[in-house]
Amino acid sequence: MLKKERQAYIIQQINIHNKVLSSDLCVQLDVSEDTVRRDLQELAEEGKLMKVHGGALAKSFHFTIESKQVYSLPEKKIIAHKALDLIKDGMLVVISGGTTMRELVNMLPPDLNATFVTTNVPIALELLEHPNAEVIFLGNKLLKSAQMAVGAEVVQRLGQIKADLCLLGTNSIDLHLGITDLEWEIIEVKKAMIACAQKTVSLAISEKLNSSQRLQVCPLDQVDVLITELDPSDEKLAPYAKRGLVIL
Amino acid sequence: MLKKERQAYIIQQINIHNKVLSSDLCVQLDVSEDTVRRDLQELAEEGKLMKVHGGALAKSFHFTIESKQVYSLPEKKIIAHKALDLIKDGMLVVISGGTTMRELVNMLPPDLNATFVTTNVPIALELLEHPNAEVIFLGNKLLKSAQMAVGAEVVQRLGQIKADLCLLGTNSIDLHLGITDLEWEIIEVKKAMIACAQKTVSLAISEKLNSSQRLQVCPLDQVDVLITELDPSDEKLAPYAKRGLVIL
DNA sequence: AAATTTTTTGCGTGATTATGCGGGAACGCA
DNA sequence: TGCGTTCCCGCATAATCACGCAAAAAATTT
Repeated sequence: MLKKERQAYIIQQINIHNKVLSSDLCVQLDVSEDTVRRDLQELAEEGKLMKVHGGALAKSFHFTIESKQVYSLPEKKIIAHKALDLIKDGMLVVISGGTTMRELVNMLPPDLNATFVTTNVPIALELLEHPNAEVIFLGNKLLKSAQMAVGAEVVQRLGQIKADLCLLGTNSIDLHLGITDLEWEIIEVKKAMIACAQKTVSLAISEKLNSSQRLQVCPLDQVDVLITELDPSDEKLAPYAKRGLVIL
Repeated sequence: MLKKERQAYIIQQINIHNKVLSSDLCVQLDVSEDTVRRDLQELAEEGKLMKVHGGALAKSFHFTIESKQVYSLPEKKIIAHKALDLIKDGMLVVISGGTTMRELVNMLPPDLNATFVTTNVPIALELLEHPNAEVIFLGNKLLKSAQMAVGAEVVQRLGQIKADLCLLGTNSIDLHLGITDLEWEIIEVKKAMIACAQKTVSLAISEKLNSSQRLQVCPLDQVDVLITELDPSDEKLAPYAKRGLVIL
């Protein structure tokens, strides 16, 4: 087997699997590890792949996301924009946290006249910038990790509210497990938010579809609307539509 | 599974869920906790995430408030620094708003173990950055101009609290009129804050000495400590000392 | 075709890296 | 305060890498 052939094979494998292991290659190609390593090194110098300890990765395997800017901001803008249509003058809207929500709040039309209820500190601050929105913060003990108020007090006061809309930033949504999250205290609050609203909207970037975490917030049938950055006709969303959710 | 793959997976999870637990990751990735911890440490050093006890958080999750140009910042730093000595481990501290308070919260020693009660949104957000402080936000309707919660609900709940210390950002303080302010709803809350604390501390830059506004928060004899950027022996402060206030 | 040069390859050795484990310190929660 | 978890440190192990060298293969020249 010629050197060029070997390297072509390696590239091919990279294209198929996005990665190769030196140990695999030296078996498949029946050459020593050194040879494989030398090949990988050459290909890396030619910029055709990215060499790492133990093998190589496709060059597209770049995950250098600048952490300063919000992850997937364009997607989140799309989602936020779709959600705007649901908010009408005079509504009482319960709103959770997350960067998608911040985008949404940012885009609220200045002449909108609605009341927002939240337990999330950054969202509250953002809402305060809006000229007309009335903001109600249900406070209590604040949870550091989520920058939001949690606890029985909050749940109880949510119970006294009759909201038109619940906008739920969603960490994980799954066909079988519904919406799930990580921390018990957050779950409690989100449950209460859903319970007090006539209509529940889940906002999630498509990456979060079909993923789950430890604790269930609510089953899928308690969610009325699902908003992602995808086109509503996208096949990834079909199973959710079949379960009766309105897809935007 | 290659190391880089693992790290990419971790980054992806962080971006999707805003947080990861070491314990979850080591199951999902089928490696030891040490390996996960080492990965997290590396990624943290590269600034791609923020490591915390038990896992990691997305870096963008921490919203530091845009630090606008603060008026008279050096003076406010001096004041804040003096006030630090009053806060001791285990205390329950009621704290109002304002840029001086923001400075104060910023300077809190990281190992301080105290509970803070506030109704002011930016202060709450700043307090959340502190590693040990417990933060209680008394929420209700938010007043846009002051970015704080106001109303009967807040006043009532303040009444249920027995605080050790009340730190009061002060707009105007005068020998005869005591502390005064502009808006009725703010007055209400400040009154309640003073009433619930054993000891009231007024923080004011010297500019605000001997000035007054329309509505009285409290007479001077309800204030225990006055902190300005001036030397305690400064003659401008002598009349206040004579009225029984402790000057710092 | 033989000789020579160049390239490629495999191997040995020692360095480097990655990972898991044990024990003690530190932390966080009740 | 105690208890369980998480963290940190050093070490052992194994995999991977890097370098030099010499044999083999291929290419080139004579």
